[in-house]
Amino acid sequence: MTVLETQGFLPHIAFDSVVFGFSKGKLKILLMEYHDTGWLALPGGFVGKNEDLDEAAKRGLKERTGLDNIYLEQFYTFGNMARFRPEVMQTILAANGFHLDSDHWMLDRFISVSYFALIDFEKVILTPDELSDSIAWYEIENLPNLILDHNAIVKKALQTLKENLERKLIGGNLLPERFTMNELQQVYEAIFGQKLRRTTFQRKMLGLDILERHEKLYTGKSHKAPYLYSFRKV
Amino acid sequence: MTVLETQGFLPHIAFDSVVFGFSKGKLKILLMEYHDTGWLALPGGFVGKNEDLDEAAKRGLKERTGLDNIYLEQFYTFGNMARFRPEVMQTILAANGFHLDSDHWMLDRFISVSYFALIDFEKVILTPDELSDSIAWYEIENLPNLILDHNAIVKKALQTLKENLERKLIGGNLLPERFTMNELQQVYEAIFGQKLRRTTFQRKMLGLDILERHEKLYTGKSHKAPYLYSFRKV
DNA sequence: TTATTATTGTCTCATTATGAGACAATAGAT
DNA sequence: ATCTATTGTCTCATAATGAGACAATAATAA
Repeated sequence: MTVLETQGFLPHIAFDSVVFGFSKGKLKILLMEYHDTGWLALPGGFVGKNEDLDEAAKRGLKERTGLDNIYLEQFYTFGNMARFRPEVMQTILAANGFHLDSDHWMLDRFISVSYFALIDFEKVILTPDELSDSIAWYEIENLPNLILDHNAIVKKALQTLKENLERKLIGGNLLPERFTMNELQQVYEAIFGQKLRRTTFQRKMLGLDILERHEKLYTGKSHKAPYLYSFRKV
Repeated sequence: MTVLETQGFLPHIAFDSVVFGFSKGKLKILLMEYHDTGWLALPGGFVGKNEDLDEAAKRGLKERTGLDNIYLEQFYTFGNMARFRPEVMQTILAANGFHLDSDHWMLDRFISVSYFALIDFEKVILTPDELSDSIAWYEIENLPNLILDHNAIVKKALQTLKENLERKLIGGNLLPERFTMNELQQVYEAIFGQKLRRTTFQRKMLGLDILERHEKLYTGKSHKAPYLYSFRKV
């Protein structure tokens, strides 16, 4: 049964997720590419008639990334009329061989409840949905054009992430369990979009008393080996 | 034409507003009391089929408070199954003489896109809606039980307000155009829920270079008269 | 083995921000 | 003229941050 045949979703309500990952010093997000059209969009979906809104977002992420227990935060609901462009969805569906009546629920107006997720880049197993050719990582600094208002959604997600980063100390969710101080600093720099002072950053992070120091990491480079750290549990 | 006869709203989508005002040193919000039931709820409404989500929230506020140009911020969308309790709305409507079929759109599941507003307490002209006996101010520190998850909505609104207060300097929206430093401090204290140091607060506010100093305010009290301030435009 | 290089962890010192209070100025009451 | 409560501005101690110095060290080159 395809999503189109299902009668089990709430009309007019969708969710979209801005999934952040960090790799090679760059902040990236996941984008789907729809069949034939080449159009890019945020991963998202619909809400089951008997499903919690948050559960729907978690389910969607699990389907695309294979991950459970993701750091996930709802940040805004987009509901302007300007985002109602039924021809966009119609084109995407037509490229998949579906030709719907114009009163079909999927061609109706939708509001998008939007979430952002922070995940460990290395752990993801990407899986496209039935309408997409691919799902892949794109650098946040150099995003292509996305369908509808998805560029604005990403912009707001990044803004929210910036504002929350220090207060909530969530940056570590983008790294593996153990990481070096330099890696953590790179995450902060990528999100804030600016260089930070090494010694000040180290002093502040250690002073927060949230990091646990482990063994050194010998990378084979000819210089002093950095310690590995993890975030203190509870 | 009552809201019940209207076919012009999106199903499943509502908005609710936490309207903050400040008076006599206390932070307060607006609550509606439904006919007969005595039940209390946040002011809210539905979204027109051709209406922007934000516009719907503004329209609702205009109807209840008479105010335009309100500081209004969307902060969260509540969409758990637990908030789907059709008997609540049915009881409210029954108390107003409406007896709807159980498949009526108003008895369906709703998600609530929630906003908070900051307004000048003195400027409001309160107007109940067609299902309510009254709309009135209630102290945030001593709220009664509200229907559904509205207590949780208020809690989240207050939390968001706290988190945004310093970064966005929005506290002045709760005061009239001109105010004393002491009044501004009381607003901050009411929102943070704790006393602040007078001299430090004054120094910080003046140091931000966002206040304009005007004439003194002579209240008739036997002590030095404070200056009036306003927020610098642009 | 020893010198070299790049990076790390920690220290110092200057600058800025904040906490806590002192104190003179002053509007009205006594 | 004196008193009281509050305001605006200072001062000084303490804490946080900016900016850099410097020794430690892991691998490489000599």
